[in-house]
Amino acid sequence: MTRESFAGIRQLRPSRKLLPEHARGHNRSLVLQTLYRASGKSRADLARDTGLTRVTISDLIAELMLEGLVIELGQREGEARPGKPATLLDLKRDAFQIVGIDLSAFEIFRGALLSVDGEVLHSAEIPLAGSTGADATAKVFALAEELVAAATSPVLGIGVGSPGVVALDGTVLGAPNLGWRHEPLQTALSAHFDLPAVVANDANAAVLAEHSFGGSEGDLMLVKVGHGVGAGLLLGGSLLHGSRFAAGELGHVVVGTHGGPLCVCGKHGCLETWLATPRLDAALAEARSSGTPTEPILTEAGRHLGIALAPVIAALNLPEIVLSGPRELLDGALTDAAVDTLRNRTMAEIHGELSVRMTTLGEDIVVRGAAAMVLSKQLGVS
Amino acid sequence: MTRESFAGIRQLRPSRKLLPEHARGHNRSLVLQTLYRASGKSRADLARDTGLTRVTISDLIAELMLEGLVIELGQREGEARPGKPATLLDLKRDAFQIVGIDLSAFEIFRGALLSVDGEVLHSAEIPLAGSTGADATAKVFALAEELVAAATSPVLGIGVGSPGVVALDGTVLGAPNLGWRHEPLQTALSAHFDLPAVVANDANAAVLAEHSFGGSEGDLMLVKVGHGVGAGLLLGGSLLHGSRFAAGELGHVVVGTHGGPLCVCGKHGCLETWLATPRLDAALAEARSSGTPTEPILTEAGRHLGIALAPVIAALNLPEIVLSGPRELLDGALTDAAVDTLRNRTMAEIHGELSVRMTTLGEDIVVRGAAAMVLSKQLGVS
DNA sequence: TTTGTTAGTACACCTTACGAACAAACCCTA
DNA sequence: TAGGGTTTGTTCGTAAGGTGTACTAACAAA
Repeated sequence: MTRESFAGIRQLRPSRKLLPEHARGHNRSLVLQTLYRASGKSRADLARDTGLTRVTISDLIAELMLEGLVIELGQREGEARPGKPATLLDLKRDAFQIVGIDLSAFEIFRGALLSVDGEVLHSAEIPLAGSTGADATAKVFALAEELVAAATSPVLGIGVGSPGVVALDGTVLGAPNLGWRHEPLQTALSAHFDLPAVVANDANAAVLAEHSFGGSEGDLMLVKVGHGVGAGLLLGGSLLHGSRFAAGELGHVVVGTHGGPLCVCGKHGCLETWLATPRLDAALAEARSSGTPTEPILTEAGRHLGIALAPVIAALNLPEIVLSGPRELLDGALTDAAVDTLRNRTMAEIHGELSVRMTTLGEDIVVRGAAAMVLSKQLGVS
Repeated sequence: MTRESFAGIRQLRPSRKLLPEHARGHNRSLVLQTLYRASGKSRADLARDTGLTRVTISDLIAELMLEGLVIELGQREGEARPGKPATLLDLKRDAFQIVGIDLSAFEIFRGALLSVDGEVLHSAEIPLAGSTGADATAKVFALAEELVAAATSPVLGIGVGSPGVVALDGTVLGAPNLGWRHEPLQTALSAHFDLPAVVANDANAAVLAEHSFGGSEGDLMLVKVGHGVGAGLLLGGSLLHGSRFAAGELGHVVVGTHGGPLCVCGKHGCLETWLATPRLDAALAEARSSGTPTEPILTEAGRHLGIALAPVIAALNLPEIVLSGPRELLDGALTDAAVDTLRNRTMAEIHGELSVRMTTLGEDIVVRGAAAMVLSKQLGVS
């Protein structure tokens, strides 16, 4: 159990010099962010919101208008106030569109063209048909090609949520289902389309979507249940990657002490054996055919989820858990049992303020998260 | 389970304006940090290490020398090299001393005067004698007074590691054993001594000590076993506080599904019931008096620790766990069982690179962590 | 018409970091 | 011993970023 035993990539120490131009970029993003969240603000409003002076705001806005990112909407109307009427501003929200791609669905790659606000403008998908390795990569490029071609405005960038372990530079270090090992997807996409690209883990993309478009605060865990089980963690507003970029890989944690079903990984009682959709569907089908009630199966699954999450929630003091996956499986007895289990296994100070719920973003959560990654990288907006 | 159900303090959104002077402060800390880790560097060396120019480094060094924080050691000798000989620099390590205080021990407050390098120069302690509330606060002040008086150089600040939940501003929101509720210790200490003060949770202080003085990297969990069980989490080099500053409160997570011993909190099978030292000591004493072997008790404790930690380690992709507490209890069968359990309950990709060990800092870990907090706050050094 | 308020801009100034150029101090070589 | 090369650290001037002050523009209320 030494740390040299794994030939992974070491994260770089981020502490570097800070120049005035970095401050400028930060303040620029601050202005964009403020406008992104609430349009129809004046320069003076922005000054009050950001703490920068009106002069600086004017300077930044002039720069952003020159780049075509911000437009003037005209003068504020309605309320009669003394003083010079304010000139309202907004992001030019149709200046760009974003390509978002989800590689985490079963046997299909899904993609969408999205607005800057994260609305899906156009969807596309391509069946995987068992492709792995270079074939799978080719399908990603084909899907991206179609979506880039469908854009009616310049494309701000291409975001991808991929299963497996993804490094900070967008290299898929390992994705067994797709047969990828050390696949430099982000670099390749960026070079091929001559566009900015971001590749990240699917659950990480999903948690960003929930934060950006689902109204969640900055401390949040998103548990994604599908063919496997994974999670994305947002702590203090920023993604947790983990020392080897494998944070959130909860599927193969053993739950309970009774043994449990055999998992593909060779262990017994992994969280996936209780929660992954193929297992759950099979158990439910069998119950239905034999006439036994189905609810205990969902309750048991939820209970195991709760057992696995309790130490994580306590250790991180997490206020919010969001579930993503088939609503008919997750939303109901399963969630109820998870909540109940969490209540029984954590202090009141922890579970008292805990919110556990389904995502409201549905199946688009990963493509929208991919778009959020592009927004964050290109504009500093989230 | 709504988030409004707890009348806690809400963390502020950190996104604020960034001014050139903030950049200056960052670069200043960068220089201090570089010198702190390796003395005997020249201005040109620092320029190479930080990426700043020699001009900027000279400017920053001049400022730091004016403040008495940095001194010139004279010219580099030894190796014969071409060029003008370098003037070596160092932190003036005896310019300041630091007061560190540990409120987490049983029935005693421990404190120390420390050097900038984190060495204990002088120790002091004061028995708690059952004091709580204002009496306990007074004992903290008395201990601080003694240590400040013992200083032979100006005191850089006072650091305190306190049990319980501590807000970012150093207010102890709740510490049952000391009878504190919303105790503004940091503000009070700072005002009374006219010195900078930092108050944080004891386990958080400990994890910072392990990082600063124990040689750990920036991803680390420190589990502190004493009268209770708590943890400090360092993720990506920065402390995790949690949405209500209760991160690391692992003691009252239920472990196992068999019920287990009754805990003071009313639940059965909390981690503390397996691991806290009073329980362990009692169980061991009983085993010894009845002639039964003691090792199974330690093994069982370690197993429960492993069960509780497995989901956390997997979710965070943590590479390192450090244990702090009585070595005779933790170091041996207990740790071995924990490691074994973790190996059986997580993927090889997770536990393969995991290191689990005792701290090397012993009983001084919290006071040294408190000193590290002062260093970090006042000099930006860690 | 006067007064007071708000929005946005012009201008001078401060801070910060940089690049160019240079002197000092050392090595090595002819 | 003289000179070329190298490294260190400083001086000088410049560019970028942000602020404070003072100004104009535009409005409401009296």
